[in-house]
Amino acid sequence: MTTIRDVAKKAGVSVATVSRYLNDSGYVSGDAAKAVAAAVKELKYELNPVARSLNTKKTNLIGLIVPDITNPFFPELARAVEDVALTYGYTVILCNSDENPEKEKNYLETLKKKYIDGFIVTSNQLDAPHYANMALPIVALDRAINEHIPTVASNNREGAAIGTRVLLERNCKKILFLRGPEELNPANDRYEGFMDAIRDAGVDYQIVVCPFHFADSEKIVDEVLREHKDIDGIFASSDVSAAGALKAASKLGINVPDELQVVGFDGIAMGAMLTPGLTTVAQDVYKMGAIATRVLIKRIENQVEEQHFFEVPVQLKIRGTTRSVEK
Amino acid sequence: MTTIRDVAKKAGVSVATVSRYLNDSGYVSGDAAKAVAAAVKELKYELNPVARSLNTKKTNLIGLIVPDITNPFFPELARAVEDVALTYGYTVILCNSDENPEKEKNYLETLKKKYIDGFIVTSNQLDAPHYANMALPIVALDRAINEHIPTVASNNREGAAIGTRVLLERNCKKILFLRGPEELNPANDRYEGFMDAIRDAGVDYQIVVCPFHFADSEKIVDEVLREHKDIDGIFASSDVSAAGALKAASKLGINVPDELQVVGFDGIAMGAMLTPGLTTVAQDVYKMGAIATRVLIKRIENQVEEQHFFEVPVQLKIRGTTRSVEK
DNA sequence: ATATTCTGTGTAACCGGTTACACATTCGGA
DNA sequence: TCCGAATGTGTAACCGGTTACACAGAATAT
Repeated sequence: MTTIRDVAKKAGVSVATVSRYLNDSGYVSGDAAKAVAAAVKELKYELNPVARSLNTKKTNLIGLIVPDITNPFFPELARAVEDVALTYGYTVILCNSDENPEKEKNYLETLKKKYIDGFIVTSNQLDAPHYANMALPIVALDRAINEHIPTVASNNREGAAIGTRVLLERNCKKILFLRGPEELNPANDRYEGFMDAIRDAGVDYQIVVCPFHFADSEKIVDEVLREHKDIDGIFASSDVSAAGALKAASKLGINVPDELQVVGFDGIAMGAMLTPGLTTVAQDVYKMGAIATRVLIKRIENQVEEQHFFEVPVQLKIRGTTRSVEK
Repeated sequence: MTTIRDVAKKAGVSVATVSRYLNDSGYVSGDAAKAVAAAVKELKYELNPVARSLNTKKTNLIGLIVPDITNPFFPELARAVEDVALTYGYTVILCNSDENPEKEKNYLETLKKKYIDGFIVTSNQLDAPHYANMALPIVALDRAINEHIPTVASNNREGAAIGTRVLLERNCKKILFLRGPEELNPANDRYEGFMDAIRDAGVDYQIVVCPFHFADSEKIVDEVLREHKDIDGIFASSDVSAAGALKAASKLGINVPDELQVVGFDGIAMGAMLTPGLTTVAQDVYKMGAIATRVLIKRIENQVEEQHFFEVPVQLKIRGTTRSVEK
C-alpha cells in the first residue's frame, strides 16, 4: 500500500505539502502541485479514508434510522437518501429501530463512536435525552418536531382535508375515518385535517383508531362495516389500512366504488396495483428524503441554513376506489 | 476524550496491557485485569473504533448491494441482513446499484478503501473482473453463481414447477407463462421449472417475456389476453408481474379465478393485499438474507465453511386467484 | 542443577493521514 | 529603503489504537 510518505518522497516534497495539495488547503506552488500530481499518478496513490477520519473525525457516512424498512413507506425514502447522499460523496448506513428507544439509542451511540457525520431519523422519540445530547447534525423526517432539529414533513393536515373532500364531493353521506395511532404526530395531523373538512360538512361520520397494518385494519373495518351498513365512504390514514378496508369490503360483498368509496393516504406503489386502483393522497416521499439529505449535508458541512421546517406538498391521485364527480 | 493511555496511567500499567485486556489477547494477570477494569470504569473509557480500524483494517461494517431497495423484494432482505448483522455486532451499508456495473464497482472500491469487512450482493455482474479481484469476503444472493463466491438462493426451478402444477391441477387448458428477463439467472431457473412441469402435461401453453414491472406487465398481458381468449391460467415469474396480469384481466372484464387463474412467484406482502389474494410461490426472503449474513460473517471471521451453495425452500401460498381443486 | 517453556509486562514502532508552528522568500506599500 | 503581509514549505506532534519484540520471573522437564 502506498502512503502519503511514499508520494512525498517521490515528488521531492514533504508530507505536509502533499496533504495540502490533496486537500486543496493552504499554499502549494504550481511546481509542487505538478510534482505531487505526477507522483500520485505514477504510484497510483489512493488516500486512506480511515486514517483521515482518525484526524478529522469525519467519515462521509450518514445514518438513516427508520422504524422498519419493510414498511412500504420507507424503501422509497431510503432510495432518495441514498441517491442524494451518493451525489455528495456520502454513504448511507441503514438502521431499523422498530420504534424501540433502546435500539435507537444504541445505534446513535455506536455510530457516533465511529465518527458518523449525521443522522436522518424517523422516530417518535426525538425529545428523548439521547437526542438532545447528541451534538451531531440530525434531520427529522415525517415525525416529531423539535425546535432544535430541522424537520421535513408532508402537509399532513391539509392533505387529509383534501382527501376528505374527495369523499364529500362524491356525495358520501356517512364517512368512516380510520385514524392512525395516537402517538404518531402525522397521524394526529391527518386527524385534524379530517376534522377541518368534515366539521361543517353536515355529513355523518365515525372515527376508529386503526394501526397502519393490513390485517389489523381488515379486521377492524370488517367489524365496523357489519355494524354500520350505512357507511358509504372510508378515509384511511394510510394506504395500507385502506387496503385492509378494501379487503374487508370485498369479503362482505360490498362493491367499491358503487356502494362504498375509499381514499387512502401515502401514495405507495401498491395503491396502483390494487383493483380497483386506490384513490389516495400521495406524499412525495422521494422528495422528502432528498430534501432531508440535502439539509443534513449542509449542516454537516457547516453551511448555515436558518430554515427549520420543510413542508412537502401532497398530491391527490384519483383512481378507481372513488367515483367520478357527479354534476 | 479519554484514551487508552489515560487508562494505562490510571491503572498503573502499560498501554499494551490495557489493549491486551480489552481484546482478551495475550497474557494479562488477574491483578492487572482488575486494575484496568477499574480504571476503565472510573474514566468511563470507550474504545475508539476508528483508531482500531486503522490498525486492524476491520470496521464491523458490511455492504448490502441491491439493484433497487424500492423493488418490493428487497426491503425484507435488507431487514434480515440488518437484524442478523446487529446480532453479531455489524452494521449495514445500503447500496443501490440499479444493475449498473459502474455503480457497483464504484461502491465496491470506495467501501473497500474504508476497510469495510465484506459484501452481500444481488447482482448479475458477479463474474465481472472487479469481483474477482476483490480479495474481500462476498456472498451472493439470489442471482448468479460463481464457484468462488458462496451463494444463497431459492430452489427456483422446483418452485416454478410447483407453481405450474397448481394451475394444471386446477384444470387449466391453456397456460400463459410470463417469463422473466433472460439475463436473470433466477428467471431462467423458473423457466426451466415451468418447462419441467408443463412438458408432458398435455396442455397448451404460451411463453412471453415480461419484465418484473407492474405497468409493463399489465400492458403485455392485456395484449396477449385480447389476442388469445382461450388462456385460462397465467403463471407469472414474479408477484409484481402477476399483479399486472390481474389488473389487465380486470380491465378486460375477465373474472379471476372463474375464467382465469393466476399464480405468482416471490411472496411479497402485497400479494395478500390484492383482491382476490394472489396465489403464489413464496420465497423465504428473510431466511435468505439471514443465511447470507451468517455465511458472510463466518467468512469475515475466518471460520472455515466448506459449503458453497445454500438453497432455501420455497413455500406455496394458495389464495384467491386460484380455485379450489375439483375432485 | 540446568535448560526450556510459560506467563506477564513494557517500550516503541506502526497504522496513514492532518496540521500547528517555525522559517524563508517574495512582493506591495509607505 | 524598510516593513508587514502574502506565499510557500518542512518538521514533528498528533489522532487513538495494536503489536512485534525484548526482557524477566516462575514453572516444568531432564
